[in-house]
Amino acid sequence: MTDPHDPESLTENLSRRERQVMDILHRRGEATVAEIMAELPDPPSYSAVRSILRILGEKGTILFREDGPRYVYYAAMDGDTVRNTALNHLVDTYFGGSPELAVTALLNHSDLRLNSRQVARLRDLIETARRSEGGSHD
Amino acid sequence: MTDPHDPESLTENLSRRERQVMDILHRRGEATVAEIMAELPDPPSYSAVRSILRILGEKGTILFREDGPRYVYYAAMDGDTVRNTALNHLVDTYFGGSPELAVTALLNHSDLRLNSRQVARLRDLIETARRSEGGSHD
DNA sequence: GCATGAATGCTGAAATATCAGCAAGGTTGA
DNA sequence: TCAACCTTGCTGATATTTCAGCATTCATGC
Repeated sequence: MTDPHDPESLTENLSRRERQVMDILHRRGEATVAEIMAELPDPPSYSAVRSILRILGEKGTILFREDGPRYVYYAAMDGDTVRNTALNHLVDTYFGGSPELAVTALLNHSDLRLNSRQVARLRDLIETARRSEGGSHD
Repeated sequence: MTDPHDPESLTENLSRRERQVMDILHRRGEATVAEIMAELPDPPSYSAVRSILRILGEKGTILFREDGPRYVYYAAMDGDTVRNTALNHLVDTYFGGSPELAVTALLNHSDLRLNSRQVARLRDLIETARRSEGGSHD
């Protein structure tokens, strides 16, 4: 058994359907059974979706609140942790552990449309990063 | 059945172990059965690993070449496509479809240590992006 | 109140993934 | 040549995932 407290192994130990459901919840923030079912590829029955949600609940991966007569499900992990975990995994797996390469790929991405404000913001971020981190010198 | 030609659905329709194996292959570029087994969490038997590799081969997800007496496995999809698919999925799922937010998160990442050359490179990339894309104006 | 519709709780079956054992072939080094 | 070792090919058992049906509960509207 891998460490049950490691967020990485927590997201790594999901079945295919479970991961698909988690992706939907991360994308939407929260969702009802019907909404999840509608977004699932090759949608299974209502009961099947609920079965997966029950298992995810038992694993502690999701929580739910009541909204009138129905449940609204959402990821148990907070957004920042989720995003950092996902970023770490992506950088490690596809970019040899180099965040710089990942940033470069994102900036080269054809879908990327930066407006002037965003460019300015990125410039600030880079400056801040260079100063505060006191980065290594080439 | 989802579209078997969509790289997204191709990587989405993997079981847990299959995904773990693919992550290893993406990280290492290529690997033998023994190497994969060594990196797998809660390593199963040699035979189990080969069974998963056989299924991945049948799905067309991986290929192999012969290296003397053994096989060396690698992802069938080319690196650029793999990385772009992973980036798209990450941005869509965790950053509301905004590459800018993903870049920001990467730049804020505590592990990020930019040296002056990398900062300069990012500046160039941003300038290029602004000019060539003629981005939207705020 | 009462009917209707939609949701849940529960159960068990079908499909798939996961895994290990064993025979066979090829490589290596003495 | 021969033995030791590592590999693959194949097969079937076990575990987990995936799924649907049914009874029950609850909100809603007439």
